[in-house]
Amino acid sequence: MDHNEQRPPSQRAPRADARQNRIRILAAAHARFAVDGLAAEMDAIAREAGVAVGTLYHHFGTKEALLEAVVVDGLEHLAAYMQALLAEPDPWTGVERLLQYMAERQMNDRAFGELIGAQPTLRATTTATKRSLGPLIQQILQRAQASGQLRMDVVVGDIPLLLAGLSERTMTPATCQRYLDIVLSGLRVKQTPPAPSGLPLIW
Amino acid sequence: MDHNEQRPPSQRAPRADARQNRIRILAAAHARFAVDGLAAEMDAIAREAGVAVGTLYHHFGTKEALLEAVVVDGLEHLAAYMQALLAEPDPWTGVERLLQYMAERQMNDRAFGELIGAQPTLRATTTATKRSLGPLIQQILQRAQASGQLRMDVVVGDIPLLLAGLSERTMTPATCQRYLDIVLSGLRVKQTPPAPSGLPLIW
DNA sequence: TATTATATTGAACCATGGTTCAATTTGTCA
DNA sequence: TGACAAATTGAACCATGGTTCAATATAATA
Repeated sequence: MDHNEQRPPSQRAPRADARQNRIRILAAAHARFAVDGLAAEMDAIAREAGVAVGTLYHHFGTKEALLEAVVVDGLEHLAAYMQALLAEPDPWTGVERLLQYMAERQMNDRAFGELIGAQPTLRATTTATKRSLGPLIQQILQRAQASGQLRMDVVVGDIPLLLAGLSERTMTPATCQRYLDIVLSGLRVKQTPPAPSGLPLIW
Repeated sequence: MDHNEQRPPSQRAPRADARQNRIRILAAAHARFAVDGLAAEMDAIAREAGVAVGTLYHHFGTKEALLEAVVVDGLEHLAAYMQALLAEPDPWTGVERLLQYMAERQMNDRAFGELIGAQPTLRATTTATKRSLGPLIQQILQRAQASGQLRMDVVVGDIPLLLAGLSERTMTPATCQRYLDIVLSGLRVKQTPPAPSGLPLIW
């Protein structure tokens, strides 16, 4: 509060051990959140990272912040995958793959599943995720709608809802498959307009 | 442990105030569980019932037992409604109404929604519910399958999963309707076999 | 190597919420 | 109306789990 403590936005390079620990913590947190969901305990994460709890709080100020760091960390992969889906020749395939991917992700990462469902909890994290992924999902959906394959009334927010059933439970691959099958079938526009072959489909 | 404490299965009639309180508690518990879900606090229930916490534990030994009492309490209505659905002329209507009813119930009663989803938690309550409702749901489904309207691969356990998205969130009636629409559409068998009119449909 | 800012430690703190139980009140019945 | 079992009370107990912080250790730099 005295001297000339004008911190130029970037301080000093973090210490080597600190950098290592940060990585270890993120890995451990990811693992524990995946298995235990949002209920994962800070002590457990610390133990798995080979570090004391205090260190978690030194790096990330709070449990929620740690969670957010983990989530944001994995966000790029997700975004990249969705970007790729936009390049799919068949728009409907994009929708299929999108749901399949989210489903798989939910099965492997409990916290992920719990996050995309809940609305008001953990404002920050949820917001960050939705901000980042929402527009991409929207494009995927719109493309499939424009091609007449996806119900016109579906909106981005429907996707997490429809996938909620896959969270927090153990289910056989068969059950999971059937679930996706049903939802996808429900999302798809029913009768492809009886198009007597020979005429252009849309106009 | 001494004297002749052979309790003939029925003891003595419960006291009048106790009977009143039991009712008040059940009502309060129902209300709080509906609003706060399984996280409803015993103190809050007691307060709402105009009673001390200890009384809750006198009547029901534990929070889980209280929850179960509340659930079992409402089970008859549910069972009765489902029974009625079996009398529906059109089997598919039975499925529609079943989902609609469960959905509505989930929207109005948070604990209900949380219960039908979770698998290993609260073994007793969950078991009781499923024991009682499972067979009925199964009949409704089988009837619709026999009539060729419902996907043949659907099993009882799929229904809670498919409805999970409606739990723990606030959603507009429109969204809820769309959700049900999608799921029901996904459950329904696609093309009614193109049956050139004049021939019997099934054989 | 001496110095110091940066990191780490983990026991202790605290809030939450289910549960207990000795003291007290109250319904019931002779 | 006594007398006693049944019922109620609510403060205290306890476990859980996130968070703090003074003491300590360590990497970086001169």
